[in-house]
Amino acid sequence: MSILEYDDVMSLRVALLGLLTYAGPASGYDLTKAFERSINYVWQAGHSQIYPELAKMAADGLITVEAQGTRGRKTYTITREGSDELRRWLTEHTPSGPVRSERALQAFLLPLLEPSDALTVLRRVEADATARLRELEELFASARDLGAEPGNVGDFALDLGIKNTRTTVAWARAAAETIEATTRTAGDGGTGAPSGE
Amino acid sequence: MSILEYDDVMSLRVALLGLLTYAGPASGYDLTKAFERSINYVWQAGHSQIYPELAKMAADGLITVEAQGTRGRKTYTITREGSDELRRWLTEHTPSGPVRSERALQAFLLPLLEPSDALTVLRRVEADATARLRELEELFASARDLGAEPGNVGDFALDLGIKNTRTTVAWARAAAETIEATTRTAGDGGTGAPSGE
DNA sequence: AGCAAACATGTAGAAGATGACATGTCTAGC
DNA sequence: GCTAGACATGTCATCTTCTACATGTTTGCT
Repeated sequence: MSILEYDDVMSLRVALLGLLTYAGPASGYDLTKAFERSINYVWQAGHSQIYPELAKMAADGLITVEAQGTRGRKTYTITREGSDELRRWLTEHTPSGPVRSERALQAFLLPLLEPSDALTVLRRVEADATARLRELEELFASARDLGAEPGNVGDFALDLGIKNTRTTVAWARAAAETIEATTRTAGDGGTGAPSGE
Repeated sequence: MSILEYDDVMSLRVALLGLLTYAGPASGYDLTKAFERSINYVWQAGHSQIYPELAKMAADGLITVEAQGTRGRKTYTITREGSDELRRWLTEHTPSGPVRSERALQAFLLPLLEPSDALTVLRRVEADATARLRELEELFASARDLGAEPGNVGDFALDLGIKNTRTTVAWARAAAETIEATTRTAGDGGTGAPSGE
């Protein structure tokens, strides 16, 4: 009765509730580290955002401070209310949130460049995505090596990340081919507006 | 000198410079409409964000007010400096910006749900992505019908959007199969933490 | 003449995110 | 005994974005 409206964002809240569910009681410090290691591919937050949010969540009854350890350490535990909230978000919230992608913005504006410049950009995109793909596939392989079975937290996200990165590589190649074809036919092509006049 | 540092974000600036390059001189009102129609799939901004940004860009010399029309209309034109800035961003800036995706966050936390709930979520994801795919493919088809050749502003982004959406559909199907397989083998599976205790 | 709809531009306040600043504790090694 | 590094928590200023408020003009229809 109060927190039950999440037409608004609250993704950070959900991410923290998820980590607390998966990894058990943890401090703000632990959660910050966990963010860096795991959820970082999907959502980013620094400690300066996490600490205040934890305080608010505690005030809202979604988590409680179970223990105060040494060095001022506060160990948070998820409450029943917090679990319900997380479950509700996962099952009922349709992710509609703004899809803001610098990559896609660059893709959008690519035809404004001269073909040769556009090709340079696309080659860099392809190289970056290929490197990232290797990175993600290593993560995937090391998870399998440790004998973990698929279905752990992060596994589906990792799969999604790998598939999306492969798509980016394929896109960059196709776009480069299109531009090369255009150049061959038109001799010039491209609007070239922002290039040297 | 001075504006040449874009380690910071400035994606909105770039988007506006791109639209001014592509569509020629335009007012804040025009640009707001153009955002809704075209770039919206890639970056969102309302007039309350666009007007102040245009004022700052004019102050920075990236654009100028060419004409003051009726109804207080201001028509902005991109300057040489603005063109250079756009070109520099497109060719030199590596999109590293935060990749925050609610969809991926949901994917990340999916294993926390009971298998049956997870399957419900995945079916909804698949349905949403399929609908969106149809939408994008219609956009693509209508662009072709109008006799436009590939290589216009937005075309590469549209292709990227279509490919990414197809990937999402494929991912949702694969994830659902994984969960179904787990359920069959384990009888229970899933940590089910946030479900009814 | 009156009115609605589109044209057109702004401001204000709240929320989220980022990077820098600030402070202090405990442990392991020298 | 000292000191570096990990542990641990917080605040603050700034920026971006979002929703809502606020204002006024021109056109076209009735």
